[in-house]
Amino acid sequence: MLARMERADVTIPLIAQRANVTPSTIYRRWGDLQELLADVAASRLQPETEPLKTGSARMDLQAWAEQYADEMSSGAGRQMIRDILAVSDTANAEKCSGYTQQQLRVIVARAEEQGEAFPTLTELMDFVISPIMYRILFDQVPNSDYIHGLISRVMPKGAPSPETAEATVDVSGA
Amino acid sequence: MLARMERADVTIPLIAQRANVTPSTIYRRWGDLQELLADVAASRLQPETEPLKTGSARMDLQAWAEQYADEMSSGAGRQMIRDILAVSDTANAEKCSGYTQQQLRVIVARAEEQGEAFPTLTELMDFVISPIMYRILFDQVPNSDYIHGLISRVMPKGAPSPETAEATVDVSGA
DNA sequence: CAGCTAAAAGCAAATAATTTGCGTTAGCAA
DNA sequence: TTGCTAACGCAAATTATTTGCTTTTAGCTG
Repeated sequence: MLARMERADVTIPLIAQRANVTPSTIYRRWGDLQELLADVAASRLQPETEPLKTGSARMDLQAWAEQYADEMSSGAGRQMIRDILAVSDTANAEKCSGYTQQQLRVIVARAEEQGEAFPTLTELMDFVISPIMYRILFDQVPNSDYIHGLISRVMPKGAPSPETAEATVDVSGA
Repeated sequence: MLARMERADVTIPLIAQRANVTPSTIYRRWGDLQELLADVAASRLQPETEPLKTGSARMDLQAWAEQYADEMSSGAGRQMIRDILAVSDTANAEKCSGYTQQQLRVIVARAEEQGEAFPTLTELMDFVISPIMYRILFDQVPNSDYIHGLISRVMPKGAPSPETAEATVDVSGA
């Protein structure tokens, strides 16, 4: 697998050999290594499953965002993002953002179905996804507490927090 | 100037020629073109002046953020960001984020001096800079209204908005 | 200042990647 | 079947990259 190789050692002639084609075939289709890697990365970032259902939309969001941050801040994840951003064609970057929105829309829809107060898709992109991605790209990788803080802050006032709900259960259970 | 060339036409042998050195000198210092371009981009992103003083810290922020977004979303700006993110070494990306924080700290300090209620540096990075950068990288470029909205949202409750201040002036002037 | 040393640069040959022209093939429509 | 087109293979030409060795340079030391 190409994935386990050092990135500097991946070359078009090498890829051509593994694919049993001539290098010129690849050069003609993609132009250069970066465009090929960008396409590969974008296809690998396509989500295969819907966000897990945990109980409340808020908890779905918390779990999903943590997994998102983990995947994106791993060595392989960061590399894929860089590959996508490295080329001047923005199609793959937009595709990548589209995948994220698609996932979040599912969670937003669940909240709506259940009448749960919830942020809009735009708010989630701006105040949860964007800070996570910025930190991954320019700063230190975000941890679980940080993500929790982002979500707390973007939740509409008066929306029940997981802690509140838990406390309620505790009281009724006692 | 290399800046006016098509990016695909910039090569190390070419740069070497303009610099009157041998290509091997550049290869030995930087390894490859991407690392060189990343270093160049980072040095060009270093701000030369402090944020403009307009009257209130909030207006300083608004003006500065708009200029930041303009510069970063221009063709040259996006290219520099991509160059910085393309290499696996994160030093330049962190430097770039550091420049931004340094500029914002100046504005935050002004607010504090004047007792103006103001967001923290972290809040500005998370809820103003990050969304702007995410949109530049993955989405459509942010416009002035969008930035204004981000700033309105991050301002502490009760902080006077520019509109309020203006209205006050109008009333007293009438 | 002369001489020493280490780091950086030049030079050129060897290797590797990229581009390109041309011939071949595969799929498809008339 | 024939003709068309798009994609591919092949190989030569070009260009970029790596490397060993030599030369220069800058900073010191005696």
